[in-house]
Amino acid sequence: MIAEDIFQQTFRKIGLRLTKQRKAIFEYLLNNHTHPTAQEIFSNLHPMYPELSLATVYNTLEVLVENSLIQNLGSAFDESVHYDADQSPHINLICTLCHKISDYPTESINQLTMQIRSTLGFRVSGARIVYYGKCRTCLKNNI
Amino acid sequence: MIAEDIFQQTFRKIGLRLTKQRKAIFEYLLNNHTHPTAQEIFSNLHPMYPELSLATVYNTLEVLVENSLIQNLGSAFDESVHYDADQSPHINLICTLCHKISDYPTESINQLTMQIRSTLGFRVSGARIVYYGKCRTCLKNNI
DNA sequence: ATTACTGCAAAAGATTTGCACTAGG
DNA sequence: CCTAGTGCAAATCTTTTGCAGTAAT
Repeated sequence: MIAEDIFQQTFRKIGLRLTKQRKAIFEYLLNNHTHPTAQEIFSNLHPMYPELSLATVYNTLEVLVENSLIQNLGSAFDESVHYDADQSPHINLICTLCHKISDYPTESINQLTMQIRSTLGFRVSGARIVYYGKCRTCLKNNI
Repeated sequence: MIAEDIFQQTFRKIGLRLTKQRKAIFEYLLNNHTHPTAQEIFSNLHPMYPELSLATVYNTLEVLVENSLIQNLGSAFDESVHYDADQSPHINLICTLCHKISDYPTESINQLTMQIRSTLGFRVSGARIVYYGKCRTCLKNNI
């Protein structure tokens, strides 16, 4: 299968074995842009992979981050670390009424990132930019 | 004392009793821009206030955040939540090597905020902007 | 065949909680 | 006084770790 080859190549390139678990976790992050925590990933995959353990989820996430295949978004609002396969810095908008998280890609961030790099000599490896407030839909519906 | 009155007023306004502990913790955050964790605050205040407990530090920080007197900055990739009394919008730069958090105030944020407001119709009530990577000092020292 | 990876269960840390006691208003 | 706030210790929750067994190459 072609899809298998892509995973194989990606993992082989960085000297990692392609296990069912790693494939499942990485695939999950590629297909879901919900910024899940380790626990959420585990809960979602467990029905399909009953043999998967939470410790493996943590191990795998660490390995994927180390090899820059995914991003660690840190824990901004709850006490858990969130992960994302989307590597480009983008804005998360959290609506405090409907609790939906939406993404907002914009050029401004690249400018800001470059500014930080050049002005401060800080080597940026990631960013979490979260705005919270009330989304257009909730405002319109006067919730 | 005048200074006492300011604390009294601030706390009374939001219906909180001014205890020695709360005053000490809030004062500590106002005077130190080191973005400390609960543990760090406790360790620093304990010699002067031997009766202070870690649980009270956690309680107090929660109360102060709820009443918007301080900010919860999330973790600095070191498994602990950091706090800051600086309420003005600014960027936090977290070094993943030394775990220090530094501030970077810039006009760009106001532009970004306005852009989100006008383009998306999102009514912004707050923001947390965190960049992480390697700081100049750690890069220089080749840690 | 090797040995990197996994699952499990126990450990380690950070934070929260229940409750009797204390002190601020 | 009255009750919000505190200290303590136990509980909880997230993440890490040690080790024997399993599976990828």
